[in-house]
Amino acid sequence: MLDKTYRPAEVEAKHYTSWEEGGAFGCSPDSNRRPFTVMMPPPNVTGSLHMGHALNMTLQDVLTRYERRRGRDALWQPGTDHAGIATQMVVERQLAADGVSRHDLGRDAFVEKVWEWKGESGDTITRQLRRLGASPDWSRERFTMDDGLSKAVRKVFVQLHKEGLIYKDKRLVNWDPKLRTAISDLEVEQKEVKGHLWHLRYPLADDPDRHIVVATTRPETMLGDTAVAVHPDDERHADLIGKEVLLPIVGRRIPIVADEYADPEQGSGAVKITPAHDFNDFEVGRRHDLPMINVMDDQARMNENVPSDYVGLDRYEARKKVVAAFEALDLLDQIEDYIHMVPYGDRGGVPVEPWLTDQWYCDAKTLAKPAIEAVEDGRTEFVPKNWENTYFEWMRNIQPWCISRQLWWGHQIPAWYGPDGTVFVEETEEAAQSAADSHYGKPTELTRDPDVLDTWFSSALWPFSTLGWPDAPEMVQRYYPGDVLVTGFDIIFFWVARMMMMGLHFMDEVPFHKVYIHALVRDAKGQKMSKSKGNIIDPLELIDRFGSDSLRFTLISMAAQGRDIKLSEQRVEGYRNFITKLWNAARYCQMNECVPVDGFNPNSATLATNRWIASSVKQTAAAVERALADYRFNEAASVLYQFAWHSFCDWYLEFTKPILNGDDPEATAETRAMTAWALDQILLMLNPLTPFVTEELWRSLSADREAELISTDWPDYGSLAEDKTAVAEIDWLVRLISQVRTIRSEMNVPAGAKIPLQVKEASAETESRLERHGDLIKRMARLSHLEILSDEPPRGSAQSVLDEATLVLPLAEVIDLDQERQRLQKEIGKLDSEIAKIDKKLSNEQFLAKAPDAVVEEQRERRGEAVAVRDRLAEALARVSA
RNA sequence: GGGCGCGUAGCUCAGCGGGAGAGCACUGCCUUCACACGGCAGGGGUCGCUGGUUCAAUCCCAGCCGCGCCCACCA
Repeated sequence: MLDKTYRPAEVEAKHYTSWEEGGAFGCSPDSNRRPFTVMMPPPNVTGSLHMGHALNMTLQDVLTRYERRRGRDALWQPGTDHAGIATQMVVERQLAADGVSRHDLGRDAFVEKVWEWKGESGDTITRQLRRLGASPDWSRERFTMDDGLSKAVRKVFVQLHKEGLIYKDKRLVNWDPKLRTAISDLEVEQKEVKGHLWHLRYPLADDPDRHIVVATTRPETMLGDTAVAVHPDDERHADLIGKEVLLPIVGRRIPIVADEYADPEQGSGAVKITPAHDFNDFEVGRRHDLPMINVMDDQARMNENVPSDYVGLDRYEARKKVVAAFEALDLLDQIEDYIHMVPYGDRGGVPVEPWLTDQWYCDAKTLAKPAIEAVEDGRTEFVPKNWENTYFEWMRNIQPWCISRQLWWGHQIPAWYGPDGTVFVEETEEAAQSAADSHYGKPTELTRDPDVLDTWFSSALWPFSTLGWPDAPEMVQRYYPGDVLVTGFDIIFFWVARMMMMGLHFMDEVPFHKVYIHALVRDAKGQKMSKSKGNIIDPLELIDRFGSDSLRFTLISMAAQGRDIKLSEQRVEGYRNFITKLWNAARYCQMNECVPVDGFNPNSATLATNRWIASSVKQTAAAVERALADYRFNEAASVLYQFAWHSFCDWYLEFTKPILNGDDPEATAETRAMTAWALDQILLMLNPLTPFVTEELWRSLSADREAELISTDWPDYGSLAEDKTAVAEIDWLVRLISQVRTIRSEMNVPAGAKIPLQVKEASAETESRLERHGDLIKRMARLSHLEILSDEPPRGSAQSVLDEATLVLPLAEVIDLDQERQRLQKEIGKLDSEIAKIDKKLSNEQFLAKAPDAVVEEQRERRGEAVAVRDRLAEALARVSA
């Protein structure tokens, strides 16, 4: 016998182990089943499970479990990401606690330390994924720095380099002075900062009394100015073009150039040009062949290219000093308060510095072209579709991708330099060495490029590198491309776009046919969860308290397309109650000996109630299948919730209680079998969403089942009969019972009081139904007896109306007539306004002419019903009032 | 500045051309032998505003108001 409540902690681990050890998650490359591939977005290896993962993984798990049970050979490919900067920072922080820096250790020892850390904490996230019930093929787990994946990275790098799509270039890059590495455009966040706009006067070199005013938010960069620009059409400065100013403090003569970049509307119309520290100025500098003077070092301190008393100053100290100097020279025109956007590194947390360095770049523009086309012609489709705009927008304006990072943790770039700087890009050191030897004609010592690749470079290869590419062609052949990628919108650029580029370039085919973009999980107030706000909801904690299934079902229910999820604990609690309800329904079935009957055919049922529940299963299954095909997870959850709780528990189990306790052995047997069958269908359909509780019930209810639910086929509901007559009949029954209950409740009939129900103006159909379900109605509506009335009902009756009959409850003893009058009046009022609305429609000639006949007919019918009901209620009101 | 999205019951949100829905919260009744993590019943909404298309608009279109997010930035 099942316990009174479901205790998830006790069964989750048991089933998970059994599934995993039994090989239920494994793909079957040798089978003849059609593959279904989902590539898991690899979480950071040193991370832990947050709510975003929980949602993302749950959705993938639902799809995987569903398709697996529908007969597909499912490969959900798991793994973890080395997360270059993030992981390096964690380890550096740990070292810092002991007062050690990575430079103290040296590169090799440091990387060794990171591997150690990975060994210690690397399984945290995968353990947590197991607790969530995720069912990827763990035997195929990969790590982005595995030998195989590293080999793929080197091969891709070398090939792209040979094709000219990876190259080294000296240009401005976003430099994080805290982490001392280049970062890509995507890793820069613009933040609004209150600052100042300083207006500086630059005296003309040959006419020191004349000045030109330039404005800047960053005065310290003036030490690197190499020009002042004005707009070529700006008459105010026309005579100055070609002249020079004498750069204060520095004493350098720099030209005034004409360039359309200068906006005549802004300030004085003149702008200072610092080509080595500003992206726009860099372009101006290129156009006018200006010198580029780098005035900072890798920590954003002023370098030796500035006057000696500035050397070594931090950029903000230098700023103060520059401003003070201008003030002292009386060259400070004015200072404005100014709110502007400042670029910050998303990891380092300090403003990035545009800095002139040599970096490796990937020609994203060329790679993007086929990736754009693939989405345009639908080979890859985004769900919801509007994310395609976001994708296109970015891809069409894509900039060269800076792929080198000055870090130690990651894939070291496979490039070696000869003594004269000649670069040899090869997959191995040996290959580079022999290339160098033949280049120089003698054995030559090489030094390897110290940089590592952007973490996203290896992630971009994930859809094929994890399959064993460039080896294992049969795996690639079978499981590439993937069916669907499930991910959040925040990594469309970082990851999705780059997988598209790399997949198309190297596999000649898109990496996945669908990209399902889900929402962000926020806290109950709609705020982004963050450590600093302290509003993080820990999925593990929720699993501990409510069970994995409750959390999963909550996330699925809230995963509507196009809106962020506001997660509250209350919600999880509510769905935990649903799990308990399901548990208790199963317990009830068990107590009533409703056990699955081998070979039971639901189509063979004879009782209306049984035919109805079977029909409802069919409808529910169809809705669930449709919802999942469209990635409408919330719809699937809602349909199942509704069916399991309201149709099955609230009505079906109540309807069938008298039968189970009755003395008709055939009816009892049929109902038991049907009850067990219907419960099984609920378990079968709910299983991909809530695998643990359904598995536990599946096993508990029938000990001799050979297979676990996880590997039981999804039933074919197509052959299930849908009995419209039975459905109509039970719907009628539900309405009748509800109406009587409403009257009882509103008339304050004491719960214990059994009253008679009289039915007036019953049609033959109604009489027959009353005949068949009389006992049931009496029981569920708590009636003493039930009779069909031919005379006027007695005074003091409460009345209600069913489409084809009037229900009369003679309540002379207990009824409050005033209350009844009020109730009737209100009902009549509602009906009147509905009738008026329909009348207006029906008197509209346009409507009659243009609306489909079915719609018109429907309106007529609805009016007829409303009028009939209204009349009978009015009659009742008159009698009550008399 | 460009793009995307959202404004529907007290809260969180489904629905998206022809009768306003769910969960939670709330009110009343019920400890009925599966379940009080329960049952039954109920209250509560000019579906942001203004126009337009349509016989018909919460649903389609335009504008406006309010709120988010993303991208790019003018010194």
